[in-house]
Amino acid sequence: MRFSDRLKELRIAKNFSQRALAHEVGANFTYLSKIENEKLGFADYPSEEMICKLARALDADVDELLILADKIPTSIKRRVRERPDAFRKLASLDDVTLDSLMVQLAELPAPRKRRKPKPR
Amino acid sequence: MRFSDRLKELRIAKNFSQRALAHEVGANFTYLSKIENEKLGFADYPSEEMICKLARALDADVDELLILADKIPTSIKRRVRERPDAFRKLASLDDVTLDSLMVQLAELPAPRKRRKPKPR
DNA sequence: GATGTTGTTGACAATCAACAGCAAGTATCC
DNA sequence: GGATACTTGCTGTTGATTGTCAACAACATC
Repeated sequence: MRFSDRLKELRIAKNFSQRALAHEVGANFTYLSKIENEKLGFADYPSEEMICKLARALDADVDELLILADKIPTSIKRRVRERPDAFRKLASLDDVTLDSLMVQLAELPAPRKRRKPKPR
Repeated sequence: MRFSDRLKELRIAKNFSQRALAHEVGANFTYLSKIENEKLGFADYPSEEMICKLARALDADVDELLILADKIPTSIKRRVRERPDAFRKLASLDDVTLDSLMVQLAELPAPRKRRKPKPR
């Protein structure tokens, strides 16, 4: 599914007109139309900030929209910055190894709380 | 270590003058000077594209420089786009769990092609 | 001590991406 | 046949990134 279609879907589901949604996120309704029709002159997708605003206004999953827009979810960004070496390692894993990690994590008893971010 | 210092270090190690390196990456030498002295008017670091060019010209590790510049390494970006769900899960892990995964991965012989070993 | 090389810094210009906003259209539905 | 919602081409604005120019300091070498 494409970003444009998903956005429209979410908007319709909320019974928002383009104008109403545009007002919610402080954007121009013609800009939203261009997004939904993939008629943005330059980029393929709106900015990350705009996507976040749209997600909030639509009660949608920010990360899902970011991924559809070929951007890196902010939650992942933050964690990669905190633990760059770990994620470089994880990114180097092949699909099979990654899958086995997923299985293993799914079997983990209780989701523990994350540690405090390292100090400065 | 800061990005600016690392860049200078790499440049000196290659016996490049700022002017020579600037020519290699198609940039202006005064701009490089500003980067090395953290005198960029707005941003703290140059663009991702510029960092990639610098890394290539210096035979350096792109990802290392990107991390120093507080950006997401391209290798990680690519993998996150390929396996967004896996990385969303991984990003939600706390430091302790992440550490234990690292230990486990360090014990793995090589990127394997056979069957996964039984967990625990 | 003139000259050449390198680096530093400030002020300003150029470029481009993101978005605004208008205007004139289409489509639909009542 | 309004009223409403959407589309689209065009132009404009703003901010971030980089280019360009000019002046200057530090230093080596001749």
